[in-house]
Amino acid sequence: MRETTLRDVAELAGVSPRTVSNVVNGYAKVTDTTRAKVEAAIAELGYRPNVLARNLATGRSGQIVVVVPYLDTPYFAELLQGIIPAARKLGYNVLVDQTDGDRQHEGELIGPGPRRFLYDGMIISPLGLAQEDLSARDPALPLVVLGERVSDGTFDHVGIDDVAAATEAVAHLIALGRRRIAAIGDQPYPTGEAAQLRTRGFRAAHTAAGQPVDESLIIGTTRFNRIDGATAMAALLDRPNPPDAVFCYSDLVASGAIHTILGRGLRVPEDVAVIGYDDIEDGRYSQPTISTISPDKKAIAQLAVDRLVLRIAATEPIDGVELRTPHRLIARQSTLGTGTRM
Amino acid sequence: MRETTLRDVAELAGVSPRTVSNVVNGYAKVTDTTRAKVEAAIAELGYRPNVLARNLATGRSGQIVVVVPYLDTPYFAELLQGIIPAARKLGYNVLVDQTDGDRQHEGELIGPGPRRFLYDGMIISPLGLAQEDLSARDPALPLVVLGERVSDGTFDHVGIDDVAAATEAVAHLIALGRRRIAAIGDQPYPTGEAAQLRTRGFRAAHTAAGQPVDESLIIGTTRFNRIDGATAMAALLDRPNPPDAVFCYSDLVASGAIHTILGRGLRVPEDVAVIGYDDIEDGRYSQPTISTISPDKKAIAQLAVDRLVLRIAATEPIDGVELRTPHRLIARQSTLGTGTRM
DNA sequence: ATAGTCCTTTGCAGCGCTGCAAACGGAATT
DNA sequence: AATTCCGTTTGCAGCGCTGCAAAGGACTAT
Repeated sequence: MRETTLRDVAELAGVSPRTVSNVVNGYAKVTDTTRAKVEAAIAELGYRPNVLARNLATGRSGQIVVVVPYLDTPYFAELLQGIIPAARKLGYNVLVDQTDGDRQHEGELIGPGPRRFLYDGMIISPLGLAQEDLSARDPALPLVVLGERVSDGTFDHVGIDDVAAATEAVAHLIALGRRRIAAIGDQPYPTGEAAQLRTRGFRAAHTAAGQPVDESLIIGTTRFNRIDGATAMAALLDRPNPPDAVFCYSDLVASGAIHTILGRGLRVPEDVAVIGYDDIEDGRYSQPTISTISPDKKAIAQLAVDRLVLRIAATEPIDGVELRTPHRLIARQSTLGTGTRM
Repeated sequence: MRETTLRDVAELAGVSPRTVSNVVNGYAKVTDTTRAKVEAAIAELGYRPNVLARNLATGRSGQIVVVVPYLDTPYFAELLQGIIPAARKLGYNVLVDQTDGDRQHEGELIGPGPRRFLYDGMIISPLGLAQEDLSARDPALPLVVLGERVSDGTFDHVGIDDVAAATEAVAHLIALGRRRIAAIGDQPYPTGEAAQLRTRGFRAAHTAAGQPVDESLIIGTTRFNRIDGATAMAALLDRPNPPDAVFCYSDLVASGAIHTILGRGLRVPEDVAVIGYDDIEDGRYSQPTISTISPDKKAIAQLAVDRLVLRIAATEPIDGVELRTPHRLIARQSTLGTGTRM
């Protein structure tokens, strides 16, 4: 049995296919009587528009793609959780892609290619991609970039003020009286811009407090996973003069660091205070709960989608803008200690 | 500037559009010389096939949709991480949908509707959906169901043997000498089949060990999140005769339960041993690390995709099958204690 | 040299919808 | 009663590709 088409409905309703299309899309002016007739026919035949045909006719897919490095990273999962409904509400479906942070893979996605027809726009959280890759992309692709990557003027960028946030986090540690503060997660190379901004905040907080920065306490990691935090922390604790606080560039890193600290029989925060970044759900339930910088993920998701849809709808190029979303410091047990001891 | 089409390439190469199509798709027999000419033309013009047009012509979208209740639940995120590359490898793109476990939302997705044209098949992990909803779905939709939901013969089901796995988990607690064992996560209503299977395993393990089952220790929760575990555990500990072990129906529940236990100044596993389910990454880094039932997620993902693609390609109905994937018990600190004390 | 065979290439039609602009019909105006 | 006007409805063409079956060409066999 063939799927019913616009033409079938038109025939039954005694109008032209074009009118049925108008009714289906809510287009133009259609008299109530005509609309009623058409709707009755649609209901009777159980008609549903063929999106594939519509896509071809309009040249748009009604889909956007969200590209993240890792899907099982809670931060991205939580972000996606916000993006999908926001897009759906505006009539877009969401394709999801993960790149494993691979530069080539990311490059293929933003470049030209057959898949390009499948989405009208892209929200990407690049990891391996350098600035020039972004600029060399398919210029017709509406693009919104998440995370720290300054716009070159042809796409939008949505994110929190990383320097300010990092500064707050470290200032919090200093305010608690910590003096040997380590940073875990620096990435002193071109694609590590996000990390570098946090490092800048780390320095700024020291400067603001009149404290010297011990450069040897800035530890680089290639990723922001638990294992990275665990490993880096182990190295720090092996030193003759270990830190009394750590600023971790993600909550996962913080989680890994805490794991190592506790595993050595030391206490958090008494021996080493730990603060993370991202405010993932884990941090609210781990033992101890993790102090963190909490970006407003819902706001990021909504803003990114709104902005992307705006770009898609635009008939001529829009200048790229930097969009800042709010964040706040949330102090929990990993810096304050348990409530009972406070 | 117009996008180059098959026709443009054909013209430049001096062949028919159909031949270009054959080259692009690797169809039929094409002589090496022809192929070379066409490929040269493709390269020169930077041609990329228009997937939208292909979709309309073939009536297939080349997309599958994966429907999960929650994306920020680590288990689903990890699963998706396996599904996407597996599908990609077979030439399918993955749409992602989350339903918040809402029955109506899930029902809309598997029913008829315009979006239906957007995917050739669906992998769904239903939560709110009852058996009859699944049976009442669009019969033309190739479907693979994850989690515990016995197939009605028109779709496939992929998952581990929940009863056996739950039995193992509880047997592990019993083997450690625990006698007052609680279960957190039962859902004694139609849509709670997965939970009920675990409860069945809980009972089976007691029976096998010749232990009585204290029904009052089986605690129901509406979801499998941390907060559910935390709340249920608090209620258990408030009792005059609290349990000395808990079998939690997810690692998140276990995490929440541990949070509560430690928050009361009790020890895990000395005072209360805890075992979870799912083997999410958190459990390997939390303090203490969480003993758990580890399903082979990669196997589930691969099997689900393979099976779905098979269904999509099939010209006539395939009988639904039950596909069991492996699982194993992983004992960690939450039942064994820290290595030093062992 | 001619017919037969087989493999490559082609032409046609159409997937189901929408953009565009013209046609239509009824109401308002003169 | 004839004309103008305006909002609704329509017809046409085509988005770019593929399925199908037939045409074409090269080669083999007789």
